[in-house]
This record gives sequence, C-alpha cells and structure tokens, in this order.
Amino acid sequence: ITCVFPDQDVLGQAFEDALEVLQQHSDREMQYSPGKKDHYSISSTTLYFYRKNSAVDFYADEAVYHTLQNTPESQVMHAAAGQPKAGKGRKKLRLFEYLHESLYDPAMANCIQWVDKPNGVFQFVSKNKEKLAELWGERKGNRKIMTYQKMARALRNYGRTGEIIKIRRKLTYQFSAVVLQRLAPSYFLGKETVYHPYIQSNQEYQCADDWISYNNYMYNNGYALQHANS
DNA sequence: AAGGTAGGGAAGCCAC
DNA sequence: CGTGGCTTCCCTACCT
Repeated sequence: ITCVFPDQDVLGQAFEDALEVLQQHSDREMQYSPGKKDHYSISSTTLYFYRKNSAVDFYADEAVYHTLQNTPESQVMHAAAGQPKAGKGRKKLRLFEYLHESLYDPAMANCIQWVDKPNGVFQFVSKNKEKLAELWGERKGNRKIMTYQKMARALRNYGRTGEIIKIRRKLTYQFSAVVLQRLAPSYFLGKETVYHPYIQSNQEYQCADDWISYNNYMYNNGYALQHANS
C-alpha cells in the first residue's frame, strides 16, 4: 500500500492523524516502512506499508488521500509486491471512492472541489468536469469514453441508496455521513470532536467563501437548506 | 433560441 | 445463472 500525501501544507493534520492510526495497526496487520521517511520533506509525501496478513481488509489505501497514479511505477511495484492489483481480495473501485480520492488530489483540484468538507459537500468544476469523467472511465477500463452526463447518471442512482445526494446547486453533490465515515476512517478515529456527522446550522462552519455564497443562494431562492424534496 | 444541467426509464455489460 | 454496480442511450424538462 502506498499512501501519497501530495500537499502537506493542506493535509498536514490529516497526514499526522493517518500516520498515527496506521502506526497503531503496524504490529498486527501492517508493517510500516520508516526507511522511506525522508520522502516527507519532498513535495510528495509518501508512506509505504505492506500487509502482513492479506486476510485483513484494512481499507486505508483507498480511504486515505492516496494518489497512486502520481506515484512512479517503481514505487508502486515496490509497495504492491506480493499483492495482486486486481486479485480476488481486491474490491472493485466504486465511483464515490474515486470521487473522494480525487477530492484529495491537488492535481484534480481544477475538476472537483469541496464546498463544505466536514459535511461532504462537493462540486464539479464546469470547465473540467469532462476530464475527471474521462479519467474515471479509463480507470474502469470502459469500452467507450466516459462523459459527465453518463457519470452523473450513475450519481443519480446513488440518490436512491442515499450514498450521495444531489444538492440544489449547480454541479454540487453531498456524500452521506455513512459513506463519508467509511471513506476516511483515520480522519475520525480518536478524533470524534472534529467531525459532526449530521447537517447542522450553518453558523458553525465557514469553510469557504463558496459556502457562504451557497447559503446566500439558498436563502435568496427560498430553498430549504437540505432535502428540499423527499 | 441554444446550450448547459438535471432526472429517470430501459437495456446492456461484466466481474463476481 | 443471478445480482450489483454501473454504462450507454435516449427523451424530457428546466434554467440561464
């Protein structure tokens, strides 16, 4: 497992949290490789782990801000040695996992962004959303090229299960609290005070200018804050 | 008016 | 063979 933290300035605390949690698992399930620690000072911050027991489904690789595609092949091979990339034990990547991963990838920041990170609200960038969709299609190995329209169709299916719901704003969606917690366990482990799992009054957050203008938008249009129709 | 965004039925694909 | 999770196609509606 290779965990890449591309921007330590942004993810500094998250990185420390993840490191702590992963190290807690070191003895039993995971072997932490401290020899690579000098990578920390480089722009790309990388943690290397390998699984002691392949039966243990430790989900940190998908969950914690990794961007495998930015990792040099040699490093990937090194980290993934002895563990087939698409073997039996490996679950197929889900769309919401890919989106979550992209949200933590600075290289994707021109395609997808958080609007309200603690509540899992995110938004596609109109100009570059097709690029994100294309990459998703490539990742899945689809026959035809993936488009935003088709990807959004899949997103609409999430609405039925509630994994991701549509926010009444252009290109904006929200992960459910359950999905959010499943996707970033290290963000919450031992950090209960940080996360508020339910939608709450907005004065508690002022995440971004965007969030404020979002509230203004909702207010001016007379929309309820959440779940306008259900 | 036209293009962008959104919703959803229906059938197809494919790994498991 | 059945099912889950999309993927592909297509039609409609609304908004700017």
